[in-house]
Amino acid sequence: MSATVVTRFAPSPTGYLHIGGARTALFNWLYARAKGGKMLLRIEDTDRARSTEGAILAILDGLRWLELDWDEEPVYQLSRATRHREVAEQLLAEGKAYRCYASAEELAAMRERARAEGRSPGYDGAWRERDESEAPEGITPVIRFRAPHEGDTVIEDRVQGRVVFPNKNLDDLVILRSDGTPTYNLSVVVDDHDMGITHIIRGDDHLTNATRQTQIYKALGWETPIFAHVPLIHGPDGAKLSKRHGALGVEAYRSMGYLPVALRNYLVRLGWSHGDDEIMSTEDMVRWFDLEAIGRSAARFDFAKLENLNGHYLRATPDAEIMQRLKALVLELPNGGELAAKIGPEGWSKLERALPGLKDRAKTLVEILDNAEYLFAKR
RNA sequence: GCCCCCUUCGUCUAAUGGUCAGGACGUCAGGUUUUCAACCUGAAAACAGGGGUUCGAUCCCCCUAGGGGGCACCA
Repeated sequence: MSATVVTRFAPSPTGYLHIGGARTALFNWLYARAKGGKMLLRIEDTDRARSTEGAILAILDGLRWLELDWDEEPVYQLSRATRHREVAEQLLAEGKAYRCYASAEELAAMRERARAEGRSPGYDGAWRERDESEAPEGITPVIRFRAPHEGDTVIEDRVQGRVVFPNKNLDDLVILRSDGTPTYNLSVVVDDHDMGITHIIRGDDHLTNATRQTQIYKALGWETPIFAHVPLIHGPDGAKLSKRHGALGVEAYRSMGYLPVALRNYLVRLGWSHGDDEIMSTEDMVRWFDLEAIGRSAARFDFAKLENLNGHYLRATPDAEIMQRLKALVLELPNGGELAAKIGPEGWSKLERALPGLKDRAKTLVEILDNAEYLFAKR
């Protein structure tokens, strides 16, 4: 029996769907589709303070615009907190986790000391063996995972290859906070396991998390999924993508007049390639995509290439679809209402007639609109 | 500071223990076009540096440099 591939895209709703997240979603989607599997969606909303309803909507909206569909209902991580706590209690009962009564001040001092001694600024494991009868008054304990301190944790990553982490560099992480809520690394492991995820494809900023998660999987006696940590996207200057580069939400790209096909084609070629193929249909991508061909170095975001691709797809897209997209786009432009009024039904039909010529000249939908300005001019 | 990852034209990348190191975007020069765009043709443009291994290294190993990621009761 061949195991069905189940991937997942698991954004935290603390902002829009940014371009890196979009690529991660695309890779998960492609892999699932390529293997005839499923892609699930999980909203990691356990950070109550930063998660917003608006962000959830923006992310779902962004995925829909990119035409990346998911299977089944999205899972909201927050709703699974009880289950997460149960697993933490189970680990505690089995001696694979322990209560830690260290205060915030103690932890700060500990970090200070570790840094001074040139070690990783992690928890020193003081409560690992200490008896709870020594617990100080007035401290509600957290539950820490009893991580192995000897040997190595090895990740057999489909993109990064074999990555070895010495266990001595990994401390006993908190899995359940003093308020009884689970932390990220526990929730992720429990959810990925319960959701039957077979392949975890995500940004390589999670590579070290993969080691802690692997340790938790082992402690629980669960099979670890296959990991694939893809490099992050950088800005044109090689620095981490930030707002002044392209770390905009996908809706910003929509507003700039890019087509979803073009963005998908651009994104898939960032870090992944198939010989000399540059322009490829979604069917081609699904047919050709595979994890091993993903490169290991970060790629810089290049608007010029995106524009070129967009121009290509603009020319290849039927006029009717372009018209539809233009009409939708107008409404979300800064001066949208004004412009829509100015164009009017008459303007739209003029534009439609002029479209074949306009399409060839433009790189984006916005440019088509700009170049069509003369059609709407009041005499 | 400690741990992990990365390094081929400006950018995205391909390939190979022996190649003129290939393609795409961008750039430049022509062609076509009333103009612009599109399109066509051509050009410049890369193996980070240093040691090895080898008859021979861009490719294998080590070191250095540079870049990135991680080291929370964030995800």
